[in-house]
Amino acid sequence: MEKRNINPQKKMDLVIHAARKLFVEKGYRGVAIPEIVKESGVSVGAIYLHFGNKEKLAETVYQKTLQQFMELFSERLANKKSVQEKLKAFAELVFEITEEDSEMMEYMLSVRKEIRSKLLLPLCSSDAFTEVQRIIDSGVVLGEIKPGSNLTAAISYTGVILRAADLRLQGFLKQPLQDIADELIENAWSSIAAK
Amino acid sequence: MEKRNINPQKKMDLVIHAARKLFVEKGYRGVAIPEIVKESGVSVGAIYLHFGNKEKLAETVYQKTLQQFMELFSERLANKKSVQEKLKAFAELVFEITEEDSEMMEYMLSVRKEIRSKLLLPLCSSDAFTEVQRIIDSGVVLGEIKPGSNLTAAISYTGVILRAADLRLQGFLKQPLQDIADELIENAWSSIAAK
DNA sequence: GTCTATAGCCCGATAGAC
DNA sequence: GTCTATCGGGCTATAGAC
Repeated sequence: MEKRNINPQKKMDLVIHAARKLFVEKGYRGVAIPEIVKESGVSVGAIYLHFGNKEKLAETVYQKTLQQFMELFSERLANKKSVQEKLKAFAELVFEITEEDSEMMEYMLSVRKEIRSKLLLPLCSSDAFTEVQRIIDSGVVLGEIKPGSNLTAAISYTGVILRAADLRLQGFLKQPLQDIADELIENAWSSIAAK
Repeated sequence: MEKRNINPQKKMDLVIHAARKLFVEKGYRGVAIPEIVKESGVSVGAIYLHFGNKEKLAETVYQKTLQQFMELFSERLANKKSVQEKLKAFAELVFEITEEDSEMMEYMLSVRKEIRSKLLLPLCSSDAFTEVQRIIDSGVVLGEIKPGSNLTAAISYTGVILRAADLRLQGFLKQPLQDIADELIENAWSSIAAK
């Protein structure tokens, strides 16, 4: 595959996408650069010129993915008013990504500290999850969510939603998440709602 | 370290324990046999004689860990009568292991399909988790748990509990899980209880 | 800027002494 | 049964032509 004449940024996007796909399948250390070359059609030299080394490529994959999630989440939050609606928007986004871009969700759930880099924070301290925490904090103030540890509430709500996504991706759930989304979102809300 | 004269079974337990510790830290592919040799004090030759190859060692680590969890869970279930009590026993066991043998819980949460073996099922389809499913099924029949998809209920309850364990292990929760256990268990139950 | 070819390293698995 | 030494293979990263 000859990619000499296409936009360099597009080429690196191909590399990032190919790398993420392979990282999900085999883990960071299970993926060799020559495989990324084959999957992306971009040569070894070009990859090293732009990313420096394998670890920095992995960091870029991580940053880009979380950024993408955060953008999608922000869009959906824009027209939501109640706390319950905002949390529902989070859940629905997670379910949609799981069904429509399973590679992205699987990456977000499975990325772990295989890389000893400070730039690679765990998913739970990413912007998207501190945003969920903020929404819940406001819900407690407004009396929509029962008082107690706000962190516990965030754990409970996201726990229900993310475990559903995880089990779906592992093939344990045969139906699309949309089929049981209402029930899951109700359960997640019941776990934290004020009486 | 010279281990010539100790019980061979004890030696292999040392290997399994060392391997699990290292797998948690660096992932299956990130761990080299010489590292396991150094950590366990057992030689390369002895490891290959007993386990055959690295992949079979990893399978043994996996099987032994799930078996250990299942034994602990069965013990705790013995004297529990109500559905709510049985599920609470599951939650408390998860929290205790997280605090007292974090390596074991981290392994259970992080082990993934890095190894292409059919023997290594995902955690969610292990005996321990089908047991939780059975408990919930009986709770629905008894009217203690709200009707609907029983699988959804199992996802919800275990989701809350396992996410708490996960965030604790990632260092996101500064306090021991026991400090917020009551609240978490109440939230998990609220998500599935009949009204 | 982009490519191919390869240096240098480390790993899994085995051979063979004890 | 257990050890150490080593082989063959595959990896990351770089050198150098275009």
